[in-house]
Amino acid sequence: MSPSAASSTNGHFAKHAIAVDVVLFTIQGGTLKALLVKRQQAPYRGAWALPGGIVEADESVDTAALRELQEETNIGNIYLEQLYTFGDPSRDPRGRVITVSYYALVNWQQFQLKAHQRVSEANWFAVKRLPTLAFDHQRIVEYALERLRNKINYTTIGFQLLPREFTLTELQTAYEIILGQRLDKRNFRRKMLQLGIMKETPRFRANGRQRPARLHTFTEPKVIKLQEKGIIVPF
Amino acid sequence: MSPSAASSTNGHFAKHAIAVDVVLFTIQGGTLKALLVKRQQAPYRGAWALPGGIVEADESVDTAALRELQEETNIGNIYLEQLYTFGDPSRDPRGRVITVSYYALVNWQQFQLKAHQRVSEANWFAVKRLPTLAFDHQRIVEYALERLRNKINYTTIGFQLLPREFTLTELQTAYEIILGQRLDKRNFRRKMLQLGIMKETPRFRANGRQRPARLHTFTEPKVIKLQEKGIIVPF
DNA sequence: ACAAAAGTGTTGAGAGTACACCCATGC
DNA sequence: GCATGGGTGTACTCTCAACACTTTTGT
Repeated sequence: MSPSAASSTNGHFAKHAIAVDVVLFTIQGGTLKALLVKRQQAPYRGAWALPGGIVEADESVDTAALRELQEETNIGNIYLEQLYTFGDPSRDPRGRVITVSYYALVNWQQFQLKAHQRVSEANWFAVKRLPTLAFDHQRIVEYALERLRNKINYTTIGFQLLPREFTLTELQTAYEIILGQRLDKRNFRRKMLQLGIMKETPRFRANGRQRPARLHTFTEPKVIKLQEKGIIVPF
Repeated sequence: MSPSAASSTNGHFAKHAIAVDVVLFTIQGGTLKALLVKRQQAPYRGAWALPGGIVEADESVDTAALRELQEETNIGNIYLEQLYTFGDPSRDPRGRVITVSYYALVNWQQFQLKAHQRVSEANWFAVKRLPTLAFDHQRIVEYALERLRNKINYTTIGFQLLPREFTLTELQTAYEIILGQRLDKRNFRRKMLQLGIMKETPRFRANGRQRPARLHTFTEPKVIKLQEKGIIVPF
């Protein structure tokens, strides 16, 4: 049978709902966190779940994910990438809900929860210590984490977690948190600088009572794929 | 809004259809080919399209893809992987059809089109010279090709295109076809054998009027991820 | 002066890459 | 005996990985 052909021959436009679910990552206080919202309705009422919702009839799935993300946050221009589509008919007890999952990365400093969201209980949780999640959301988070860990090795998505100007130590710390391992400072810096994707600014950040660190900025217009082997060969 | 929550509060189980589309690759006659079927209904009646169809109410999306694949082929146990979900509301002129795309790999020798499929016009086309495709299927094929080219570098999916026993030249040729470039014979063989994922058989294949080639078999139970850098560093 | 993080080079090991000839068979 | 693809080893280059001390600031 050819794709999408059934609708003209029978009543196959069925009672499905298409949802999107977004795993929004950030780094705060030295740990990788994900945003969760507390469900107001059954099923799983009161349980924590990924932000998301139903795709409207006239919007694309990608747009729906973006919209859900902006309903939770104030910032636009967030890095958002489709992950995987979960289509097990029993994943939602109410009926057939197919969900297209996404993950997104934000920089903690420029992030603010919208006022109404604070009321409706949205919260950040350390990815390593998540509460029990509604539906199959645990699995979605695991999948997102795996993708993030892979992709940080051959793309520049890691920069999405940092402010516009950052120190090399902040960059390294972000990589260490995501990969879950320490990296050698000299090797890391050499490799990053060799890539030619960031430049020094004339500014420094005075962090405390130590030597101030040089601020750098990312020079690429957007996330790019590196032809290199990767920052590290993990796992 | 919490995920999938809308259905219990309003009539959001809307008139969507969920389809699956499968890019089935094989190697034949020194070129990479994809299976296409000729559409019997409008829209795009008579145009070539990817095999696929509507997801039934009680089956998972992955199962639907597998079912569509088995409707076209006789063999089970085909490598099948989800690609991407295309959810633009205007991608199907009849209405809202969201498609979850997959790609699959089969070995040409053990492949047979089912009898009824030959009647309904299914055909292999060289990926480099595809006809004009229905819907956004051109884009799906491009996406599948990109994924295949990436993934052959750090997994063992390439073996899915070969018979159970194969010569090293056949393996190399498969890699060359997919990557679109020649590889060094000695380096390729050394690298492949170092991986420790295949073993010699006592058998040889007498190909024509040359020295017969040693047959090898893949020893891993399924497709695995290699911790290595890849067979080649392309692009 | 001392505590704390910033910043900086070199060396050895291993992987990647380039490269050319003999071997076994069928005709 | 010759045409054809099968099969093999080495040298060079480059990247990766390991490793420790000096610098700059605030207190």
